[in-house]
Amino acid sequence: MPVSLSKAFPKLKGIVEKYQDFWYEETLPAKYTLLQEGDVSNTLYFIVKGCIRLSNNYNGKEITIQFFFENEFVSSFESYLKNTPSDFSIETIEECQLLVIKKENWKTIMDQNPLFREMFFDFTSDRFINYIHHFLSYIQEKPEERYQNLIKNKSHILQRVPLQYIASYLGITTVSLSRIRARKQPK
Amino acid sequence: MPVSLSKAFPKLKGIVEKYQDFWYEETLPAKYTLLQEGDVSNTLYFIVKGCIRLSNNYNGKEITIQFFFENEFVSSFESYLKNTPSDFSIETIEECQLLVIKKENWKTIMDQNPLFREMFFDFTSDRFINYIHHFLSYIQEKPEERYQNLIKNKSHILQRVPLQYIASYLGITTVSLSRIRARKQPK
DNA sequence: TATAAAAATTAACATTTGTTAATTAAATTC
DNA sequence: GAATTTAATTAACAAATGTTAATTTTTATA
Repeated sequence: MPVSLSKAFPKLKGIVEKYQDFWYEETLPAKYTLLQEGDVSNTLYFIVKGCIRLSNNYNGKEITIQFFFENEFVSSFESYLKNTPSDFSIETIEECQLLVIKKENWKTIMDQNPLFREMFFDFTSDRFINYIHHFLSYIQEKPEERYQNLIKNKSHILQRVPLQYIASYLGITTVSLSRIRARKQPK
Repeated sequence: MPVSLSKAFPKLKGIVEKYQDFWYEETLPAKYTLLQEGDVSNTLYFIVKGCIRLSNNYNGKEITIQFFFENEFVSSFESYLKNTPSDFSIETIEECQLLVIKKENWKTIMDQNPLFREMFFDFTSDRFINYIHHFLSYIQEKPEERYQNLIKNKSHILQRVPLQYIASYLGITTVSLSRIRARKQPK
């Protein structure tokens, strides 16, 4: 049991302990693909340490949709919940220490444990709301404003994530991001 | 009980009949605001007849996020579920015939009726997946491609919805939409 | 540590959208 | 049905991003 878990996520800690055999730990190197776009997801990850991105490839262009950090669940949810081919790939950015659970075991816990059900529902609805806000920022703001807001509100992303992923997250090219950075931080 | 409901949504029909007192019907004119951005949503609508849009206002710019038609539930879900001020307004486009249920009654049914719970969960996850795809189209495609795809895949929207709303749905100005239309459908 | 590979920046030009304003078309209402 | 309002289109110019390519910087690794 990772030490950090008990501090960060006491609820989950209890559940992992109770259903010990259902969970396992995994340490994976940077740039490791956890799920390939097009495959059906049957694994749910919880990040103990590290940083992960969820991306989509369209005509050879890879776009990062979301970043995940410590104490977050990661999965391609629509694929995980509906058994459909995933629209997204999931890849580690840094070396990651993960708690892993397979879908069958997850289902068992979901059926048996109202606390976990509640926690998971909270988590997915937060994720949904996250999506909504990210989406709104896309349609409300210009790339440059999105970058400024990233600095203001999500500087942890800027500190840990390579600029190429940030550019695609902002919906622009690395070239354009460089220009914005040069423009707004003179000297 | 609206006649069309039994055909289109037999599941819901049973539930509406069983919990008759919880639901009421409403007929509202075009351009009627069902929910004002900033207010907390406590109403869930089901469209029997008509067409509704969900929008967001940012610095005076109104952006349409989604359209809803017959046999769909409509609400500002994050507000409805979390009791937070809504990021969106909800407004009729045409005259609408609606089935309405207030949150307290909705909660009662959710608690008592697994069938409704399942139906509602299916509905919200479909809505989530919808969002994801709409979002992906935003970051993958140019406005012009989005318009072409709208013609190809969602022509019912084009037929029923004024172009100003479609422009904002595509993330562009009406001027730009006019240009695209002039460009791609010569003569 | 030197070498190679990958990432980030800069430059020049093309393309597209935004903006403002004028014009035409369509819908509303008195 | 005439008058008024709203919606859609067109035009001209400004502004921002995309594209391609070259250059510099950083990171990885032999």
